[in-house]
Amino acid sequence: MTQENAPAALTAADAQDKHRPTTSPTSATRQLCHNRQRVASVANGASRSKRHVSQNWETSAAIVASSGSALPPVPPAPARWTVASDRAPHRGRAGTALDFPGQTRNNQSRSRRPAVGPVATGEPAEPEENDAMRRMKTAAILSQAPIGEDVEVRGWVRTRRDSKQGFAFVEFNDGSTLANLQILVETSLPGYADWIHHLTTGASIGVCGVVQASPAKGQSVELLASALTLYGTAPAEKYPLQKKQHSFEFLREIAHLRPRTNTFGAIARVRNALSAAIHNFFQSRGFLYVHTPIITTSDCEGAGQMFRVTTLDLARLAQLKGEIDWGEDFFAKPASLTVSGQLEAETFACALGECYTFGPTFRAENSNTTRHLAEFWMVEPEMPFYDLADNMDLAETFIRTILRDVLERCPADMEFFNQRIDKTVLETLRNITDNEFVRLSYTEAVGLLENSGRKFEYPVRWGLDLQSEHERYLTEEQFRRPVILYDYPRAIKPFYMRCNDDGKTVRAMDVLVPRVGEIIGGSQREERLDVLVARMTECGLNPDDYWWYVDLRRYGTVPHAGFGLGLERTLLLLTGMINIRDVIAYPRTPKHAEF
RNA sequence: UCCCCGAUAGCUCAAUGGUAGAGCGAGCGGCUGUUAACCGCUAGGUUCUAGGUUCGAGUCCUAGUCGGGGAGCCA
Repeated sequence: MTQENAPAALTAADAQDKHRPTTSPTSATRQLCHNRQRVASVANGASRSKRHVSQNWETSAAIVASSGSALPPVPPAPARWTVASDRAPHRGRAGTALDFPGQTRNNQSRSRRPAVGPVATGEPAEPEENDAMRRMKTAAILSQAPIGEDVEVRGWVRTRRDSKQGFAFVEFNDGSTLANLQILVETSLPGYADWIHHLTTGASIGVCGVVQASPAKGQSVELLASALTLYGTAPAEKYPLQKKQHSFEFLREIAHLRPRTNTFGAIARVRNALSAAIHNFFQSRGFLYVHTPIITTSDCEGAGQMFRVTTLDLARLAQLKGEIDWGEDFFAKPASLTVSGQLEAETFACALGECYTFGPTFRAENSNTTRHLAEFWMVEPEMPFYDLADNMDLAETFIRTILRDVLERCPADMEFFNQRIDKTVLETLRNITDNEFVRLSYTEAVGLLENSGRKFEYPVRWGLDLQSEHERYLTEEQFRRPVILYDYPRAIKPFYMRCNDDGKTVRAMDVLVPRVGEIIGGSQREERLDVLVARMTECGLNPDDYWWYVDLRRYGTVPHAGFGLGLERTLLLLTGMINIRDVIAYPRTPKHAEF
């Protein structure tokens, strides 16, 4: 925004008049107009209602285009109806199919790229003389409020409210922020009556116009449209998303459309911010980002179902009798999708220092809960010369830092979650970022639970793993904040965890948080060769199968530690969402891999 | 995988074994610098599937499918 364009003293009414486009029929018909109707019809197929759309668009395009071509060239006017048809005359540079009035040089090439369909002419148009329009996202418009500036936005209609006062209000969203941009569409735009009813929930549009102060409550600025392009319609009688709240169960069935809702847009932005915060945390501390393999022939936990990866013909194998010859398979031995990158990450940590992995992980367990996915994302840092205390320190700092970063970066989305999803989520998160975690040994926790006077459904006894109800009691009732439990019985933990001198426990640690439960699992690793080999045998594993992992203890072994953080569980904590299937784009769970 | 609950209009849900209903959404009209708008009218149903009981089943019984909650496995 510039001082010349928008004097601070200008009233809302003044601004509106000053920037109101020329709307007389004469000037309107002078606009060179292009029809994007083919874009719409390509995207929509050929149902009855869609044909209806096409007819209207062709009609309005034909009228305006013929008028425009019959008149002598005029300077670009503020109001122009941009539609493009492959049948419409393309005259001069303004006739280029995707020409928008007033594009800046900076984003010219990008703006002229067709979104869909065959309408591009390949003839890039030169920017016009008084080209002042620039492409902007809603987030920038709302935060910068560039009053008086000509801008262009592209996105989707959320709702429309018609007024008989000569305009309609279009709620517009381009995903850049939770808030919608209110667009004022005046009935004086060419062909208004023919196309306004196509601006329904879900329709994709581009709008050029001037940013102006809004005279009504609800928004500080709005966009007064001077030109509008319809990319694709979304017939209201068919489009599944309505101008109302939908249940998460229903939205899960249309997961390809749910990013268009407030909740799932906010989740996507928070997930993005969380991922960035995770990388920032490690990168700023000198951790190395390591890409560990997705396909593996080792079983990290020595337990748990894995997804088999094979190129063998399963249909043929099913008819054959006898043993499967794995030598015939792609890797010449059984291979699976990884359940953890930890073992591979250890090899890098024991060479290059602190490192971390961040990628998808797969578990073929038949889990049907709100906290389990068959495919999920996990962050696994691994640090040489760290003991369990160092590990717990890092995990605590890590969680508090990434939560704080997301709170800072996504205030609007987080406020939305607090208002509409879980009214306690902000309080819970601040409680986590502002307070130290409780640290409790497993033995202490068992004693505490035994003496709580509380009746649990499952027994509490040293040597048994803690149940969900026990963990929830600790985090939600006893301490009301995250709890790190450590030094678990060795019998209930995997082979790679370092054995304590008591002979009964291992240097494991779980970070438990209210409502979600275990969000981090980690340990100090067993770095002593003889102890590790003995433990593998004890767990029923053949050390020869892990020869490369055991080699780390043969050559220059070091004490080291690490942990794994479930990304989706962190998102549950962050957003207040209940079901883990709603914080990942396309959840994979037993019997479900649609999309 | 186990336990419990559910499936009725596009969505969310009502409906003693006896003619299928509402709100929201949609269409049409009215009103309005509107904003979860408001007011009126209209359309919209193989009551998840397959059997069974009954004069009669959305309702009762059996099996299956799908969804939700809890548990286990774990991140």
